Amino acid sequence: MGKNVKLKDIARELNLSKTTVSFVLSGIGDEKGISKATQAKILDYSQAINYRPNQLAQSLTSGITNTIGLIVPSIGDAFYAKLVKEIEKEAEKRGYVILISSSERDSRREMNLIYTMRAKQVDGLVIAPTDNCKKEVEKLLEDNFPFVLVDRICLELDTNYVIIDDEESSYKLVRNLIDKGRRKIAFLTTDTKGSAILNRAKGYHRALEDTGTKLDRSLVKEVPRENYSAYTGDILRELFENHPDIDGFFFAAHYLASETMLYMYKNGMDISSFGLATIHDNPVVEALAPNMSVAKIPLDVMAGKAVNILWTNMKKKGVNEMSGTVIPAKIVIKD
Amino acid sequence: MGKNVKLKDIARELNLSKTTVSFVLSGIGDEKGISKATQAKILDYSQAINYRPNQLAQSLTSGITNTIGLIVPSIGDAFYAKLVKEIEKEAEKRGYVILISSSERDSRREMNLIYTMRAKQVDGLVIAPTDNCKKEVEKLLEDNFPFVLVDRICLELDTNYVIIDDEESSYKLVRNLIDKGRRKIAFLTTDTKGSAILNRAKGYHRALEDTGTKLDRSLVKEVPRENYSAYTGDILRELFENHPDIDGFFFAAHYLASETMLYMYKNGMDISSFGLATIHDNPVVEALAPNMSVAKIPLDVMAGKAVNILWTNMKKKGVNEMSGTVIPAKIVIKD
DNA sequence: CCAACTTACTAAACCGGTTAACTAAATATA
DNA sequence: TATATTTAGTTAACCGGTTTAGTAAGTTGG
Repeated sequence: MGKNVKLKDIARELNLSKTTVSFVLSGIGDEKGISKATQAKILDYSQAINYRPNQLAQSLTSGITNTIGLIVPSIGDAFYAKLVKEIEKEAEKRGYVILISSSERDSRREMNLIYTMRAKQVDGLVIAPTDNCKKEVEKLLEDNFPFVLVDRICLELDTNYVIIDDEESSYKLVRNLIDKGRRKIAFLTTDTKGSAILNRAKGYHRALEDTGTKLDRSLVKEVPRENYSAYTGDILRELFENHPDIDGFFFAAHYLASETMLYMYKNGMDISSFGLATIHDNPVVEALAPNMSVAKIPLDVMAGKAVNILWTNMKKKGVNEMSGTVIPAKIVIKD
Repeated sequence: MGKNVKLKDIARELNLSKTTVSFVLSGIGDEKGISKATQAKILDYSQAINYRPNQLAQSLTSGITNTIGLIVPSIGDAFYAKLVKEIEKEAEKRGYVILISSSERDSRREMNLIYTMRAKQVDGLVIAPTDNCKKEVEKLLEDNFPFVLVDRICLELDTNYVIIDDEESSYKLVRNLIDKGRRKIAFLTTDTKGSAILNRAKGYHRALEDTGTKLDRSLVKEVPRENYSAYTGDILRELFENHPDIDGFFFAAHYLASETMLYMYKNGMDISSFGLATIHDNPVVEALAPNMSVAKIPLDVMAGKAVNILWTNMKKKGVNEMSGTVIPAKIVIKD
């Protein structure tokens, strides 16, 4: 790589001072009273040698890196990949670039990532937090560092966040199944204890209560989040054995829905005979279960709001007023 | 945010010089002859006030940011999301963090991204290049900047790269279909002209030639990459109308395979009656077409090799010997 | 008892930019 | 003609670390 040209080199070459060159290249040449002739000379030469300012040096003085840190549970997951894409898009609009990492749902890792990113002086953080996020997020609050949580929140803490109305959406979906005459609705959820999952369970419970349907705990199954694919088969088999008359399913997550659809498809079951509903879907669900009602998480809206909140927080360096935003999921009822 | 503690603050507080503090915190206290007592004092105090060195400043002097730039066509795409995940994993092993951006298959954007990332002083770049990558990649070569291409290469340029054996894999897949007695094998590809796509077409052609099968141009369909989903239906309809006796398909990309499977499934066609093969698959293909042969792209291997090549390139700052690696896709034949 | 050597640090330059404060020369004003 | 103002720059400090070269005080050897 070698000889990257610096401001000093340009200055020496043109018999000018670093200051003059810096003024011109920063676009404040007129303002600083640099003659048109000199400006042209500087611009031409910089162009010719393909000068590229070192942003590290610039950031060191300005205190701004134009970089946002983004931490998600797993970038390999199609859902988070879409979220990342939208956040990248929004960030780019405002001139930010994204430093990304996966927490792998491990709060220790999450803490380290936050540390690393802050060391790299990111201007702000967007985090889809782990279940045990309290400690590291608390530190961000203490330091009054700009950040916003997305998709899930950190219980007990007053932070910026953008999430969907998990409980309400779940309520509506389950309520709809019951209203359509379904009586034995199984609930597949995960063993994680994040805010989103907990609220989805609440929605399920409330819909049962409101309709006077008795909660049958044996219809509620917690699939281990790690390696869920390996467990779903056995869990479903057991479920169908104990309850051959199940007539509906509510899924707390898209991957549980698709796993179940695959199971039914492979076992020759009639998917269309069930009342089905899920929080967010995926291509497999769309393909196999046109009759699945869905609460679609509007990732573009979520990303837009999140980056916006973060942006205002980064601008006013003063006190942070926390802004919690709950956006409605897009409910699509199918029959 | 406010009062980030600096080296100077620690030095003042402990009545020591910046130098001493820096030595100790860099772990070279012994080497530099700083007394144990002083070292302990510095370490304790830094810990207590939660000192966090500013990596911008460190990088400015060292010339190293421990950051890798990663540019993919689209991070929202499940395939690239997986690739990103693997690259992140490999990078992390070596202490690197990832700056990510999507080129959106636009070489202008790609050029700007490369510029931005170099301005931010990334130590190296991993790029899944656009079809028109020549200009920007040439500049990287000129500047002897460390980078490696993945998934696709830049035609006519001698660079580092890691790709799969597109032609050979395609050949094997198509050859297998023919050997199993398929005679009218349609080829669905895209209108893009990247290296991967071109080589997959070559494989298809060569398999036909070697088996004395006549190439029927009307069996080859280029689906527009942008908004492919909107076009596939019409293209397939036309294909089946003109060739009711099609008995096989070879897909140049997983999304073409899944779109076609969805079409067949929705139209009640018997998927199992066709001979099917694709380069890489996805969950929908797996679900609907257990009889589809696949050349799986080993993203973990690809990422591992790529980061490794990049890493050695970043270490030896000298001349770059370009290392092109072609890894075999994992061929899975199904019936 | 003085030179030589250790020990335990420090001053200042540097990385590559930005910026506040200053100046020399040219022109305008009184 | 002497002074004020404008024009077109420059000097040097700074951002927050690292690093080279150096030094003061204490210890050892002859």
